[in-house]
Amino acid sequence: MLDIRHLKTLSALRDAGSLVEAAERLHLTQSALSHQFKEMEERMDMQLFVRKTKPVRFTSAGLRLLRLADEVLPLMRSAERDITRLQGGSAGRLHMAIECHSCFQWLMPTIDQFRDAWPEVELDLASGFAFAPLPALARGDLDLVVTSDPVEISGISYIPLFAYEALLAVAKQHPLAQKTYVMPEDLRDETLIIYPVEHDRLDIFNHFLVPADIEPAQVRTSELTVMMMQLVASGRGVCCLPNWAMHEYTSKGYVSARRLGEDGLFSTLYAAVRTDMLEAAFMQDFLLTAKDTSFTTLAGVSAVKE
Amino acid sequence: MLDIRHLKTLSALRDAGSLVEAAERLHLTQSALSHQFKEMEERMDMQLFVRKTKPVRFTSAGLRLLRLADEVLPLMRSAERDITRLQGGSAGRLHMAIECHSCFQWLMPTIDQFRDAWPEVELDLASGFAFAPLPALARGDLDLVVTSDPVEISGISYIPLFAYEALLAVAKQHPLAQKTYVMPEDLRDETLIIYPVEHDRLDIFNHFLVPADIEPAQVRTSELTVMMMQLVASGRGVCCLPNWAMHEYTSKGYVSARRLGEDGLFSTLYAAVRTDMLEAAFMQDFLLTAKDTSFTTLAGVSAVKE
DNA sequence: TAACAATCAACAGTTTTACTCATGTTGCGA
DNA sequence: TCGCAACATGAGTAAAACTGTTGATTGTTA
Repeated sequence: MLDIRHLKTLSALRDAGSLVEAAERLHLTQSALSHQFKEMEERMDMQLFVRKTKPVRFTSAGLRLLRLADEVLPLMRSAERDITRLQGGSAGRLHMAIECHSCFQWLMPTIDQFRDAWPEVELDLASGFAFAPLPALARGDLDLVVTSDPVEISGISYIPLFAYEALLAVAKQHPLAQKTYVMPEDLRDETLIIYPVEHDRLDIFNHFLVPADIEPAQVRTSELTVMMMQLVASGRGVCCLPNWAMHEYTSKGYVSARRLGEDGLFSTLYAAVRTDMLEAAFMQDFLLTAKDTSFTTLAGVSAVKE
Repeated sequence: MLDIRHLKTLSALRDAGSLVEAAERLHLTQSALSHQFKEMEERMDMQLFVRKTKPVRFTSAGLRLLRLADEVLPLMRSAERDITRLQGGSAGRLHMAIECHSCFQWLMPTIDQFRDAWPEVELDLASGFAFAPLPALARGDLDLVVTSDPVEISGISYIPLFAYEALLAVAKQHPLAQKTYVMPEDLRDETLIIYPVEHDRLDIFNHFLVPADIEPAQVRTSELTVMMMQLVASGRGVCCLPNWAMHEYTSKGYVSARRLGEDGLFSTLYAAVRTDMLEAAFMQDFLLTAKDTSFTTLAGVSAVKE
């Protein structure tokens, strides 16, 4: 019934004030517009504007459609712009979300560096995406998700960024600090401090405690890594962090880090991306930058400080 | 480049999951859709979706267009609904604004009555339209404006609602209460209390003080009529109100009302409406109701209570 | 009041678009 | 390897949308 073309001519007519001038702006003949409006008005059985006045005067119906045009046309334009961006590949959108709570500190240098190199790319880091970021990625609401457990979804590719070891932070005078590594049973009487997220999103539950069917005596949460470390240092509990997040505290002798299990608990961080965006130049560059800066930032972080 | 039709098919394709089923839903052949997408993808030189998967999988470009569709299609639908409403005339929109500050009390009964009779009509009273409501009416943002000075604008019709007399409220013991009528000079040493609006929107300035080139000694403002009346009663100033707004106070002997000039200062309240909406049944009814209830409400309000 | 310029409507003719139908191609499971 | 289902392709068609022209209307100027 209605068409973009109609909205465009209507909007042009308002700007121009007369059919002839509107036709010029649209690179059409006056006749074309006359027909177009005639057909439109016949179809909806309504006048859209009064022709006999100097600047044409719109009827209520015409005004309503103009309002529609004002809403719709900008949306169309911006979508078309995004598409041409996607064509060129030199610009685009990169809306990210991170599943892993302690990734900010590692991601920030990457983002800073990337922003300089690709100013045209619209960057965004959605921290509010605590809920299922992978479906959002598949749906197109997000463009990149940093996650440690890749779920097979068609159209989504996982690019490994780097491997890390999950370590247990304990107070220096804590009995566990005497051991070379910690076993699940050792946590049976401990207070475990975690980020306030579901347990099944944490490595220590998924790959350490749950397989051994052990639950810690108590679980408490904290938003901030610093706060966790304070609690650990004062003997109020233990907590599990990636080696690179803990390095800052162990190197100052603030807490001790211990391996989880005899062989350690290793995991890999992935960037999840829609497969067809992998080709985009800026995406390639972002992934390289990410791997690169992670290498640099984490260099010298030894697995366990004795 | 882009068309509503494209957005509709794209959206249908998402819902259906395959070209054949999408075609069924749209009452088209599979071939038609295939052509449509081929043409679209050629034009923007991009894949929009991957065909080989069970539910088709959209590329980033396809997802971007789907987002556009989700934004645009509801807008289109609601506009089309509004248009068909305008055709029928039995339903529609009636967004009002009042220029006259003391009209609420008079308009409310009208609105209540109208709402019962025309539940389908979307009623709104925009009190925030202190700024230029008449252009907003011409632009289509409003549908009816109550005003006392009709400005000639093409496409706008003014329907007189009722005439009223502007009176001056003075304290009962005020010297002016002794006079039968008040002249402009009498206000030279008075404090005039007005609503907080520009002076040129007030009858007493436009048609009384300014022609005589008189300014009151002081002007102070108040939002509320009751407050004004309190100030007047306690001899803190005088104020000008329409007879029907003042009646409540004079009939209780709270203040005295005096005529402005020997012949009185009369004015008419108009409803400003876009001319083409005058035909709409609900508009006709609203105007009749307005005149009617104003007649009823204001009946028995004599011009000046001696 | 006649001549004019500007705007719009209407007609005829042409190109473009958006389909359908018939047929060809491809991927996939038995 | 067959057959099936989903999609692609090509040819043909009816309607659409546009152009050019002509004539009517309106407002402007002499």
